[in-house]
Amino acid sequence: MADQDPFPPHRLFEFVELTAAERQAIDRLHGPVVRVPKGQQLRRAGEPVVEIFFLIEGWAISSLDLAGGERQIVKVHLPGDLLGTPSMVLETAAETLTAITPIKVSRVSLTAFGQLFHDAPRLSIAMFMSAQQERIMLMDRVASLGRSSAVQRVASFVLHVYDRLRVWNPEQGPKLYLPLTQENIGDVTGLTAVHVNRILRQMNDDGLLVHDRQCLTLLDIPKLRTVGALPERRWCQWPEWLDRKNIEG
Amino acid sequence: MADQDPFPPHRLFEFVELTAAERQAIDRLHGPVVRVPKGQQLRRAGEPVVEIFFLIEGWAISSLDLAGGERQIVKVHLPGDLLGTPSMVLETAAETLTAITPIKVSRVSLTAFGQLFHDAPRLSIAMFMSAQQERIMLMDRVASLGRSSAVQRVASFVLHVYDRLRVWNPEQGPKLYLPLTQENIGDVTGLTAVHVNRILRQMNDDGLLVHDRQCLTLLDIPKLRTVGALPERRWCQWPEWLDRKNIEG
DNA sequence: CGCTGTGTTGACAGGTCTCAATATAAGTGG
DNA sequence: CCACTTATATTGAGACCTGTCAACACAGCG
Repeated sequence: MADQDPFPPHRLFEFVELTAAERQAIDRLHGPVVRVPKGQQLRRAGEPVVEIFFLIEGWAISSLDLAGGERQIVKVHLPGDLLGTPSMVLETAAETLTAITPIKVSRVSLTAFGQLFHDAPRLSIAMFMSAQQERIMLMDRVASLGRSSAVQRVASFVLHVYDRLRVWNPEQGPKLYLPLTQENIGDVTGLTAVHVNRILRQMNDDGLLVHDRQCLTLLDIPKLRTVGALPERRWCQWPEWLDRKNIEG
Repeated sequence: MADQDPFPPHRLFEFVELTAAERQAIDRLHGPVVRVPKGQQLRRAGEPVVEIFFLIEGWAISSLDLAGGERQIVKVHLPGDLLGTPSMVLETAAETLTAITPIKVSRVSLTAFGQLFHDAPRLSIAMFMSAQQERIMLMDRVASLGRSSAVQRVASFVLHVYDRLRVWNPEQGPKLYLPLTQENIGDVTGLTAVHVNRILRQMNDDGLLVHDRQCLTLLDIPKLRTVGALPERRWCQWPEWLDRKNIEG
């Protein structure tokens, strides 16, 4: 690797301005960097949970498999995400982790992760906040899947991705790289690939978006928000109810 | 109140065996106990987040409202639940909290909650673990809503409630109190009340369950699990990867 | 160059929704 | 305790959205 700092900003930075010591504590988490080819699984549902993964580069997904063989993608991961954390509370993993582009990850042992709570208490807060954020995003997905049409689901999903990209890249324009096949989008939105195709065409005709190859262009974001029917979430950075005590790291 | 300890076991107890000091720290959270009549909202989506709630008695729901007016219940709360925590990371609340039976709650200020991280670091871990557990349950809901039929959704939902009740009450039999209307069940499963009615009748005819008034009887739990198509989650209590360091409170 | 994955389109079937009406239960006030 | 109102449950007919199956086009990749 040519670059000296190959790690993208960790999601924890979103809530806490980290000190140098805390950044070091996080860096100590990382095991060796592993390259994983597109399509390969990092971990299968049902396997024991011995480690989690930090996504350095590329896109990955967390998915659940139903007994009937159907697949539901529960999260699309971007660089900076921790993969596999929800299953830490389970005896065997709930989600399958799959690379959908070639990716680079670092393995994080659970013991190293657990030590973080000891080494950097303030990071515990950040991890707690990050988990709550994930809950909000899942709640939005639940609402979208349970109570909206195919067009609405696709609209709210692409906005979800767009909003996540903008958190770390304020320059992010309406044109974005989205390495998901139509089948992937179906697995996210609970639709079949065939119907996703029709919906994308329809949204194209309506001037909402264009999805060509792996390039997605949001043509009319305000209209997409209206269609998606979910409010844009405004995350609070460092709530004052945590600040008062000025908890030490 | 006649009883001296009106509080049900807090969800945090599920992951950490709490010390006396930690129990005290939790008890200090509680503001005065408030009774809320059935149907009343504790907090509406869009309002600023100034407090959360500890559910002492009765049933409540967290729901999201879509722009079109549709409602999706994202969580059915039992006594011992903390209500409203996900929105702690937002400027304005995402979920509306509603009592579906007469309930008793205690108000918990965010500042008091934030202090918990300072007073009892080990509780931070428990709160983190609890949040991951919520993520798993939401992921299961996402999979159920996105990739399964009406019968499957109802099956996995009633099993979800059954499993939650059994955590604190191992004696819990297949007959349980479920104060949800068919419209409520529809708001949980993403179906209309009319269709829920038909599905419940069909499941009754198939010998799966009986739902009369507020009493739900699971007639064939193994068959319900097969139909629901989701695995039963086995929560780990106190993972050894946290135990090694023996983090002090 | 052929193979495989992905995208595209059509016809049809099926599950769920909508609308409507009625029955039953629950709650309220006299 | 009864009369009235409201909420909830139940049932039917029809429409609509999405799924299924099938075939084919196109692109990426060996």
